[in-house]
Amino acid sequence: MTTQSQGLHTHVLDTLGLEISSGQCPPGSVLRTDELAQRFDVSRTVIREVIRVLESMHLVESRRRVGVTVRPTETWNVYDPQVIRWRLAGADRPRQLRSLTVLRSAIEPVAASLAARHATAEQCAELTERALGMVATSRGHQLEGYLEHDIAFHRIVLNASGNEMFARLGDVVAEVLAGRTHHQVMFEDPDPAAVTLHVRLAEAVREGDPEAAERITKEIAVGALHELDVLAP
Amino acid sequence: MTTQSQGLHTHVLDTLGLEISSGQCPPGSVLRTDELAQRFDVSRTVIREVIRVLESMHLVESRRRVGVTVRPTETWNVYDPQVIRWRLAGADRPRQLRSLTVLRSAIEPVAASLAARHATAEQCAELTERALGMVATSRGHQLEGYLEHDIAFHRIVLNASGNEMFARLGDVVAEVLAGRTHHQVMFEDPDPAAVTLHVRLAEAVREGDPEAAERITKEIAVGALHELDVLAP
DNA sequence: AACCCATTAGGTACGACTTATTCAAGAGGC
DNA sequence: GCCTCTTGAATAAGTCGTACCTAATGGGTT
Repeated sequence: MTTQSQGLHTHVLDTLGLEISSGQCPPGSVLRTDELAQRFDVSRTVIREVIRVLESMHLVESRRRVGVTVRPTETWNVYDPQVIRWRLAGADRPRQLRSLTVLRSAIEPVAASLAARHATAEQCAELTERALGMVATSRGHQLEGYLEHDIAFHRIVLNASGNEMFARLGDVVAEVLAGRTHHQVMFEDPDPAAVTLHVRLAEAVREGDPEAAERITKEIAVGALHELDVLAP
Repeated sequence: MTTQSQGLHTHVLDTLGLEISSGQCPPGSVLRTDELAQRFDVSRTVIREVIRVLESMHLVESRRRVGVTVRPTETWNVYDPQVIRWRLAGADRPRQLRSLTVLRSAIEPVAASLAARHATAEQCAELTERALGMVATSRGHQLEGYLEHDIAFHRIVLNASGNEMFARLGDVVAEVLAGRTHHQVMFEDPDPAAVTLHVRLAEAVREGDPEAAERITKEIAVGALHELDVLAP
C-alpha cells in the first residue's frame, strides 16, 4: 500500500519519507545527494526532485555546502496525507492515532451540525444507506466490509458540511479508521452502541437537526477516544 | 512577502502556484515543461522540480505524452500553508477566509479547553502578557501591534493544548488574522468585546477551567464569524 | 473494429560548470 | 603568546544542456 512501483521518483520518495518520519534519520542528521544517488542507484536528478518534495513538506532543509538536513518534528506538514501515512506506518503510531482522533473529535461534531443544515437529499440517502451497511456488517467478523461503510459514512458527513477544509479531512479520517481496524487488535465485532449512534446520526442529518447531529457525533468521538485509551498504552 | 528571491526554483514555484490557485490556470488546463522552461528562461531541470512539488500538493498531475494537467480544486492539499497563502493572495479570498474561520471555530474551543488543563506556568504567563498587550494596543489605531499580540495569543493557546495537530494550525490562524487586518477594510479599532474575551480566556486558562475556556473561545469565534458576515458579501 | 506504428512529452541519466557556505590557515593587532 | 579578522581553498548544492528511454496517444492501415 505504501510502496508503489510507478517510477523511481515515487519509490525513493516513499523510502526516504518513511525513514525520516519514523525517526530513523533523526532531526539534525544530514543527507548528501550524491550518497543518496549512489545508495538508490539513481541519478542525482531523481534525488533532487525527491529532496525538493520533502522540502516542501518541511521534512528537510537543503543548504549549500552542508547538505540536506532533517528538520525538527514541529515544522513538519502534519496535515499532508502523505506524511500522515508515513507516520502511521512508523514508530509512534499510537501517539499519532491519538492526535488525529482528538482532531476528529473537534472537527466532526461541527461538521455534522453543518451537514444537518446543508446536506442534499442524495447525501442523506447515501448516508442512511451506509449506516444500514454498517448495521449489516456489524456482526460475524465482517470487519473489512464494516470499515468500508464506516469510512464512506464519515466522508459523506464531512463533504455534506459544505466546508472545504472539513471535506478535505476525509482522507485523514479514512487513515485513522483503517489504522484502528488493521493495527489495533480488534478480534471482536464493533461496539453495537457505536453502530446505533451512526444510525441515529444519519437520522438527525436527514431530519435537519443540527443540535442532535452534533451531540450524537460527540458521543461517537468520546467512544473512539475511550476505545483508544483501553487498547493503547 | 510572497515573492522571495532565494533561487530560481522558489520564484518559479511561487509564480506557478499563484497562477494555479488563483484560477488563472483553471483545472483541466495543460502545461508543458518545455514551454515553461522557455517562459521563465530556466532549464527544464528547474521546471521539473517545481512540477514535482506542485504534484505533491496535488495541484497538478503529470502524465506522459499529455503534459502537466491542473487538477480539480477538491484534490488540493488545502492544509498546506503554502497553498493557503497562495489562495489568500488570489481571487476568492473571501470564500477562503470564511472556510478557515469556520475551521477555527471548530478547533480553537477544543484547543482552549485542553490548554486549560495542560498549559504550563510559563505559557499562562505569556498568555496573560499577550492579552494585556492586546488591551494596550486596542485603541488609537495601533492595528499592527494589536495583530502581533493577537497572533501570538492564539498560537500559545494552540501550542498549550498539547496536541500536535492543533499546534500546527498556528500558521493558518496567523494567516487568517493577518488577512482580516490587512485586507478587510478595518479603519476602526478592534471590537472592545473581543479584547475583553481574550483577557477572560487568559484567566480561564490560568485558573485551569476548561469549560470556561471553551465557552469563551466559542464566543470569540462567533464574533469572528459575525464580523465576516458584516464585512464580506 | 482491431491492430500497429509514428509521434509526442514526460522520465531518467550524465557531465560540466556556478555559487553560496564553511572551515581553516595565515596575517595583523592587542 | 593569544585573540580577532581576513582570505582562500574545499565542498556540496544549484543550474544547465544534451542525449536517450519510455509510455501514452492518435491516426492510418488492414
